[in-house]
Amino acid sequence: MAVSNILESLNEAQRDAVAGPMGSALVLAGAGSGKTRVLTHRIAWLIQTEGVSPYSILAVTFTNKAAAEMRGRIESLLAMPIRGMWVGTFHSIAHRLLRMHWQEAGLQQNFQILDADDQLRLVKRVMNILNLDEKKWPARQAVWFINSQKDEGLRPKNIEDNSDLYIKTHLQVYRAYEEACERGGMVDFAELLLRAHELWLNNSSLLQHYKDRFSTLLVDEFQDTNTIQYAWLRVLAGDRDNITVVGDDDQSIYGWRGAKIENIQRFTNDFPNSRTIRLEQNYRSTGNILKAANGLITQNVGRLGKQLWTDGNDGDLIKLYAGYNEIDEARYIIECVKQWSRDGNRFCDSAVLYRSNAQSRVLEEALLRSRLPYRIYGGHRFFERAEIRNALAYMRLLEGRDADAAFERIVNTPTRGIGDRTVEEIRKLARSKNVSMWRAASDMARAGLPGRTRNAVANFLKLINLLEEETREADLPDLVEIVVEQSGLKAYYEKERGERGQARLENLAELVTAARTFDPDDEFVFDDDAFGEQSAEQVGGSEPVELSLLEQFLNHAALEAGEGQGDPNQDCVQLMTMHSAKGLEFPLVFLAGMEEGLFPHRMSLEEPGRLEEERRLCYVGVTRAMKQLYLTYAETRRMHGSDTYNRPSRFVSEIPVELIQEVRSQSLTVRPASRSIRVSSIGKDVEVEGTGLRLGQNVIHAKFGEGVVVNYEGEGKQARVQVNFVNEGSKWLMIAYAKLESVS
DNA sequence: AAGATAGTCGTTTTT
DNA sequence: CGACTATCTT
Repeated sequence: MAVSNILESLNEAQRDAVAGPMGSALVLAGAGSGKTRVLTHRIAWLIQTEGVSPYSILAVTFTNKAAAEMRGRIESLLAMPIRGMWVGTFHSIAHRLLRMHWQEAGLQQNFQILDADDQLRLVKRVMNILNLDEKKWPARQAVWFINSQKDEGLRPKNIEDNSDLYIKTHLQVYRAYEEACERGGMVDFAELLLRAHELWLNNSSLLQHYKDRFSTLLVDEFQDTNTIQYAWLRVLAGDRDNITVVGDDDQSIYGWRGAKIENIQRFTNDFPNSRTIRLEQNYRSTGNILKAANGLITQNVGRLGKQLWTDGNDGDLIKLYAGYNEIDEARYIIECVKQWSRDGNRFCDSAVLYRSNAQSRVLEEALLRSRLPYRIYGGHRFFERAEIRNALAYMRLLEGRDADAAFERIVNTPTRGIGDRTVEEIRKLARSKNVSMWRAASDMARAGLPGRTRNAVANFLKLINLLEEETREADLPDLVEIVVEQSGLKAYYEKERGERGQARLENLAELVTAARTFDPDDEFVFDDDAFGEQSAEQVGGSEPVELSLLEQFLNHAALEAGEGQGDPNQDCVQLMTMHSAKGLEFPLVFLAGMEEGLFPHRMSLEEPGRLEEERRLCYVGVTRAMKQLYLTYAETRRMHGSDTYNRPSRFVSEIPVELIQEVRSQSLTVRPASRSIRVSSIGKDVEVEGTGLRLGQNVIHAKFGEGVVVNYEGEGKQARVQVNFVNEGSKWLMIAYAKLESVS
């Protein structure tokens, strides 16, 4: 392909980013401004024009999908496969480094990756051993603590326990958990990154090798990097000053997972010679949608500052619909989708986005009733489903009997008479003799158990051995099939009545297909050549590791949750959270549940920083829309079993009012007289029924002092108001008890 | 040990 | 309301 073709069809800013000189660059790419385009074209440009060897390029993304897409697009740009380039997620790259240099990293040769679920289980077990009351110390919180520390690059020894009980306790768990991981050769997601970072810090020759090799670094979605990811990049980049990062501070929505927008600022400090390029021309949305997005996001302070624009049409106004309740809201959305379809459009070009997964149910029921095809993204992805994880656990045990996590998972799944008591016994014996549970169980099957359970345990051991026997000659898909059949999982789920069991069986069948289509060569999108491997090994001196196909498949399952399962090509309405919609676009978009308390979520109201993140999330949602955008909310919403009355989201009123058109239902449905709220009145003068309080009312509380009523929910005795106190921040108070005094 | 019933609690989740 | 756990019953 000719040089000019790489730059053709790019605008000036994009061209500047793509064809700029070597050296570091920060590309601030607004939504829909051609971020991925710039990244892929830049790489193609470097290879073709600057003579950069693909072998010296490292490109990092956050999702496997993005990595695969990037490679594909570069290859089609250059019209040839590119060998030697590393393209992958932070996690998969770290994983690969650790596999290659397991010794230097201080890992066991066949270390296993713990996914979120494995990790939680392990932490629970550890906390149990530490005799911590599960009520007082929820395991989820401990997991969160551990991961946050790791995201910050902190080991237990780096953390001061400053006699705070919360930290002290969690630190204790962290230590014990780390020890358990060490013993069992297990590595969680955060650990992959942390280890990879330490690997380089503790190994200057190894680091030097990779610094020599990867002279050109590129990072996608840079605003989502956390501390350890940035530190890792920073070390690799060294002072060579040739790293290009692409991101959008306005789309940073993973702060709660440790992502640091500040990394953008830090980047410009650490690489003072870097160029900053802004991509502000949007090719996705209509003018009105962009104006709405801009209006919204300018409410945030401390932005790096971008204004999206388009040379296209203004398009339609943004529609705002007030549903009587969430069912009416869903009904209205479906009506619009039907009309959309009647107008000759495809279902898959429409998407309903919401803040939290719980909202999908009502929508799903409504879609089901009206027989519209739909697909819900999110919730549990393929490899995270219980039935899949069970099947995988059998395979893991076939691969190595010492996999305790797998052993525990399936020793009594399906139920075979080995209860909690027995498992506890096995665990105790294993710990005291410092052997795996498999070994302990083998010993106990010989002696030391009541007849019935001894039989059960012996049968389980026999089953696994038999499975190995029968799968020895089988290829991967056959192996999976045999496991699913003979383990009893199939029969077990056949007995489960209802659609659920049916779905599980289908998933297990799908697992066989996944095994059939699994290609280990796709596994690392890195596509290295032999020379690269060899020289890397020479530096470190690790033994080359040959993983069996099954092991590779199991790693694949841990690292790739199964994004592309199902048929994405089917023509159906797309349902997902706004988080999972990031990076996607749809001609027709609904943002459902635009209500205070839901969106912005009430948990995010207390801190201004978190509220801003909610606003960015809304910005992401709005900018998904290409042609038409609907905002909907429900005046009454049944949540957790009781009715709530939320006022429309502040985000609605932050969109310039002239861009919004209030719509009514197209069909005449009987609905109770609604206290319809005009756009102009949103946020003002809404009375909290039967209390004499208004939203916006100033109040005084005996203990918390002065404040403003900002929200309410429930009714009668249950009614609660949210008050933003001048000194105490925001609190929810029961009206019945709070004794609020109104002031004017 | 397994199945049934009674509490509990309630964001987002790239890997 | 409904998913997930803890506790009770057979």
